[in-house]
Amino acid sequence: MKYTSEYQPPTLTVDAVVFQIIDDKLQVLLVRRSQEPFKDELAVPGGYNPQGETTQVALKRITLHKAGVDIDKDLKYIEQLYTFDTVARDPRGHAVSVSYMGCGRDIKPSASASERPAFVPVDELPELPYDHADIILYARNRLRSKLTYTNAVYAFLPSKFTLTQLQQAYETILGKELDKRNFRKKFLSLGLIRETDEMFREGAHRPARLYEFTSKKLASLSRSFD
Amino acid sequence: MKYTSEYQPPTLTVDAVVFQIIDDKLQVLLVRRSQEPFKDELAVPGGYNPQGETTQVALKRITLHKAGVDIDKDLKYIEQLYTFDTVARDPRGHAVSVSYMGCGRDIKPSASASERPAFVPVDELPELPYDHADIILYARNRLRSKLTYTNAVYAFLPSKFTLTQLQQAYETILGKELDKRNFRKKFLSLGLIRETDEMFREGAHRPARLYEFTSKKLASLSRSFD
DNA sequence: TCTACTTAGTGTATATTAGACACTATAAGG
DNA sequence: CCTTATAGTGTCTAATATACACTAAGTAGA
Repeated sequence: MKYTSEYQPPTLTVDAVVFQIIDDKLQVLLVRRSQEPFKDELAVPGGYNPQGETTQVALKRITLHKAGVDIDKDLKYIEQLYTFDTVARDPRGHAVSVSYMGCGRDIKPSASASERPAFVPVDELPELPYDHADIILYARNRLRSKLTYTNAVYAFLPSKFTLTQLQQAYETILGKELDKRNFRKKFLSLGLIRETDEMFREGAHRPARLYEFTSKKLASLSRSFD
Repeated sequence: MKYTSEYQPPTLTVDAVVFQIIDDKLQVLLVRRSQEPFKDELAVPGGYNPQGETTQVALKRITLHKAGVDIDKDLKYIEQLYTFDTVARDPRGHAVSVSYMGCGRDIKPSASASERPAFVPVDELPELPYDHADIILYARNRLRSKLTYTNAVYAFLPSKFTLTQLQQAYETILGKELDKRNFRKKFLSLGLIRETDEMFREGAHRPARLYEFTSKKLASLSRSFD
């Protein structure tokens, strides 16, 4: 295969799986497609990546334009997930999808979006076109494991938060309940967060202390094989 | 961005980081490039991925043709690593590289390869073109962490092996020495391997029992956050 | 003002896992 | 049979994980 005029690359697309927690549910950003194929169906926001544009730049352009979400402002964590490229995944022909996962909080897609964005609970997804269900599943699994060995939860929380909020974020994403005392003991021992002198008051009960992350850089906290 | 004739995708390439252990060193497959750019320099095998061919198929074609390594026969483990796409990585223009990592044992590149393949210890790499040094580093890190939470070592071992060989594979890849008793205790407790009734005899000393993996499917063995 | 309600916050005992550490067993070869 | 080389094994201690239930501190309403 030479790099000559005969060489024709496949279509390159990018797709964004954007998570946030709403109503104690992990929800994913979907758009209603404005064009064929799958016009008017819900799908993960994505689009074409042309020559000269990196996938990150294309992703920012596409999520902003189609879904009204600004990656740099709205997301607190983003990572490349996987490149999906089974020839059959697109009915129009061979299209390679470089997919990303992003996480944030209080994301409100702007009204100027071209494809009517909405957040949908990951456990209540409709049928999705292409291999978007696979991509979301892949992202969920990645997210789950990220929480277990990094401090990536920070992306889902406000800058100051209570330990209960922290625990609820874990429970929502991992999909199981955790013991309050053990969770606190362990998380505090990691040294990733520190208490502030502020309290969170809400409702007719004792107020909760607010904590903050010592760093918002992704940090590893795993115990390894050896 | 519409899907019309104006749309021009970037060049798509695939690259393969192939590891094996030789002489107790982790070594990586390199080829001497037959064409510009970087003609005659050592590089990771890679090439163009045309329309209609999945990256896996392109990878197989390219490693076989250029490096004389058959992915299906020579490698016991392969996974997609990452898609590198900084615009500046290729001097000819925007090229996206979907990179893969593969591992095997006793890989002997066939003489019919077009680009004179050779295995080079990862700690003795020459200057490499493109971002190939980054790609190899990324692959090494991924491999290291894979060993800590999966049974991926099997790719580096013969089907029957001694515990000493198993430990040496770990030591080589992790780059540190492990305690013999603790290593054996822990690995045996995972239930991933079983003893055979065969012994490995070599040299003037006590023979070693041979073990085999109970499964060669990739299995997880991590302890999680919760 | 006191009572009920709701969430915050805390400690201990047990089980499991990790890590440090040194000697005996078994073969070949001279 | 003695030397040499690698195989193979167990115990003690430290660290971590897990199970588990009560008190503290605020609000709201009687």
